[in-house]
Amino acid sequence: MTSFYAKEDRLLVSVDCIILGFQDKEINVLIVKRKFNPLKGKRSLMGGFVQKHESLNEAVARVVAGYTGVENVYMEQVGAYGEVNRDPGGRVVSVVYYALIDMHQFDEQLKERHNTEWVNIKNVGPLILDHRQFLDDSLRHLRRRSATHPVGFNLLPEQFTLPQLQSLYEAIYAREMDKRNFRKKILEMGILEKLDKKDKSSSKRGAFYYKFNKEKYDYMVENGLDMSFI
Amino acid sequence: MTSFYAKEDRLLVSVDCIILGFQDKEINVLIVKRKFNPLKGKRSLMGGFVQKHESLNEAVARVVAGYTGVENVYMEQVGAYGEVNRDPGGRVVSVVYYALIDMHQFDEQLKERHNTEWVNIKNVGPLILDHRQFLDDSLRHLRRRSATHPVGFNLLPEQFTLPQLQSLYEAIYAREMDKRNFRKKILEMGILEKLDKKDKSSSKRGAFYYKFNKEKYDYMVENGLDMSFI
DNA sequence: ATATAAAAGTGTTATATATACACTTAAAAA
DNA sequence: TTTTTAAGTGTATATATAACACTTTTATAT
Repeated sequence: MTSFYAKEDRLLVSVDCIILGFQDKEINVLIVKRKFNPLKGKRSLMGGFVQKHESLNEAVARVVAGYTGVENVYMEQVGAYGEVNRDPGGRVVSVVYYALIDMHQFDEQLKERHNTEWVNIKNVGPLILDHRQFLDDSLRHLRRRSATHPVGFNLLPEQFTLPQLQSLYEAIYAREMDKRNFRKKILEMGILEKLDKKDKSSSKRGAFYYKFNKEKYDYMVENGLDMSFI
Repeated sequence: MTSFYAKEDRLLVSVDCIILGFQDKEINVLIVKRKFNPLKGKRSLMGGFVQKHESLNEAVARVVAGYTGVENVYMEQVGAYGEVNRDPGGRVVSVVYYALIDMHQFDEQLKERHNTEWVNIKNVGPLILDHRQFLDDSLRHLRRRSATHPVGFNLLPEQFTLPQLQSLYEAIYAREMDKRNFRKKILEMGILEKLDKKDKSSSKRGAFYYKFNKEKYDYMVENGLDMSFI
């Protein structure tokens, strides 16, 4: 069964995960201080080697769950990076993914166990190897993706307000947006469901909660998507 | 040096290449009848295993040059595919690329040697494994990419006419375009250089040759790109 | 020489989309 | 009851995209 390609080289394959969360109008990335050599103690993205019996997606899910406690995470593949000497520890082909999580679901206990911290993406210090490249490419990918797909919702709790949603998009695109135009556009798409409840944590008046209507979105996609977020 | 990750699983890593060419208003993909088992004789994309001493890009360049004779090919990575049982021959993670070549530079002799043929992308029959998926994903990627970057030029000879260029974009997007709007937009961008020569092969009147001005394009990119092709 | 055929080339108008912009409302706190 | 603060709302303008038909060139046929 595995004998056909017996003579070919075999390589280490890793998945590196850019785990992103949104809080206080800022997008944060989870950074870990590496616990093994080479580069032990240095700041790194979450990674792991792909095992024989698991797919790339399964490897990512395993890594993300291990560091955050979040299962069934939303992930996107950014690309494969395969320079010969990209990792001094060996010939490793890395497949990069970003994962979007609702930070409320993050298991805080895992923070100390794994020596991780959330860092504002505007303020990430140096990272090992080509991890800075991975991060930059991921954010670029996220921006492109967010323009046509409702991926941002994965960074929010199930119920959220329009001001929250707007500040999320402002964080993704790193620019301020006009409130009226934003609301007009996002509501016209018809994929948000207004709830009767208000969030009063950020203003006296309170802002109505909304939730994302995935059925409507899927319906639109099936019948010839042409959605443009922001 | 390679001892740090000694205990980790090692996998086969392949590159699969969607080699695309443009001729007679149609986009064609190079298909090969596989010369080895498993699935010997079946229709396949061009692929090869990544060797220890070569990067992913180098592997692609090797494979593409081997099948087409074209060096320094334009390539884009589409993604990594890593389902456990995607290849019955073994656990293979495949990294997919598409390559755009000027079909005039294709070495016809290699066609017989490798048992390859050019097939209109509208008319590709069944392919082995997940290669059909690779092709579909590549074409989707090409369409997205073409909308903002002048990648199409890699499918044309150095000198080409506007009718040729238009039929290329029509083939990429699989829809007809308005001649006047097309010419207006593409010329307004200022990255084409008109030559004094005409191509008389497709009309009595003849169409002026143009060439792509990479310097102008690079200049625009550096000073804040915002290019929208078609 | 003249007519014919066939693709190349050319501008303007209408429509749709994106952007700019300022006041009113709700409700808690003083 | 006044004040404060963020939430919520509509219109006008500018820009981009889409629709549309005739003239020109020149090889070939008559």
